[in-house]
Amino acid sequence: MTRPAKTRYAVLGMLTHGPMTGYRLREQIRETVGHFWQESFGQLYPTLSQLEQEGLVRRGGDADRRDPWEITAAGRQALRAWLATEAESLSPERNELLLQIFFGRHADPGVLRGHLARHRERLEEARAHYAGLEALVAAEDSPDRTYWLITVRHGLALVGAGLRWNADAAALLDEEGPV
Amino acid sequence: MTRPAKTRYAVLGMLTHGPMTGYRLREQIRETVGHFWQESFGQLYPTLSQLEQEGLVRRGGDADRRDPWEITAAGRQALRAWLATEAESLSPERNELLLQIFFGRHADPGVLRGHLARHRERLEEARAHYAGLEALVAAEDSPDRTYWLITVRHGLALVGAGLRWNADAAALLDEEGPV
DNA sequence: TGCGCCATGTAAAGAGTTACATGATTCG
DNA sequence: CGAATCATGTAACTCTTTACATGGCGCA
Repeated sequence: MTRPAKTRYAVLGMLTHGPMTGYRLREQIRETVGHFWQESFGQLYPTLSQLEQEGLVRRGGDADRRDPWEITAAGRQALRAWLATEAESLSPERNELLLQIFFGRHADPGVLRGHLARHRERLEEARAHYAGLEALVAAEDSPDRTYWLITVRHGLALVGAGLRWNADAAALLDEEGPV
Repeated sequence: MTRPAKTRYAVLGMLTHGPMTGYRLREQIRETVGHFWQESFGQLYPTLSQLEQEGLVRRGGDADRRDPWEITAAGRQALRAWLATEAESLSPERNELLLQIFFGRHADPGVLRGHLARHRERLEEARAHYAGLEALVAAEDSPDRTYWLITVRHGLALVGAGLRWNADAAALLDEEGPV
């Protein structure tokens, strides 16, 4: 009825890096794809149980509740099938800052400029972060390197665009009515 | 327990443009902020009832179920208060295409290039759309004009960055292994 | 008369988050 | 031993979408 869950593919994909516990899975997800994908424990554990029932993952050692999970052949197959499907549309995200700006005429003076300034700070932090990440990934010697690099470049591209837009927006506000 | 709903502010903001039925509200939202904000009827109608109970909106005519809604003084106050709050973080969105690329090594050959090509098409459509929108808004003679323009420029900035990234990604894939 | 649009609502279901509860292991 | 970390899981709750049900109005 709603869109199907994609959590499972993040899990299956991450397990191609090797067997892992649910806890470590969450850590890895945060460290590698955290910029565009997050999972909570409340989501992960039920998903793992479900995947086990479907035979897409299995416990490595014998049935101990604390053994790491590993992906099965069927799991790899499911991952490959998903990779071939078209990703969901790119637009739907909600952007609260834009909503505030759209109705910005009703804000008290200076409020929007404050929002823009904070937004810019966050973008600059993100840019520094991505820059470091890019260096790390570029130095990586892994068959995944190119793919990872592309995702980092996406972050850099968005942040760059965000910063240019931020400056543009501030200039437009100044034209409108200099503080 | 989860994040508070922002639907109400889209509603209150939209009602600053004048009294409207729920149906028209949905239409207006889609036409003006649809690029970064959407609402469904299943969300709108309950929200309107709740806002009425809180005294933030009221029916224009007398109690007829089909009269348009209008914003009250308290509603304007609530809108202004929200405008002064800091918007939620900019990052959290999930991006399925990036997830696919991150695990792209396990995809069949050519699959990622296909995804990128379709993604590019959609971006180009979006760019054309935004360009038209920008012309429309620029010609507008409204006190909201500058604010609206800023949101359109945001769309243009993102689309531009997306297109550059798309080309960059294709080039990286070619380096990796030309088809 | 019938079609299409305007209009309002409810029901069902899923996705996802946060908070809580619980226990093992490790290490100083 | 005590604290921090590793680890698993559940419960409650919210948001949100989709589908369904219903009816008035305009007009060709």
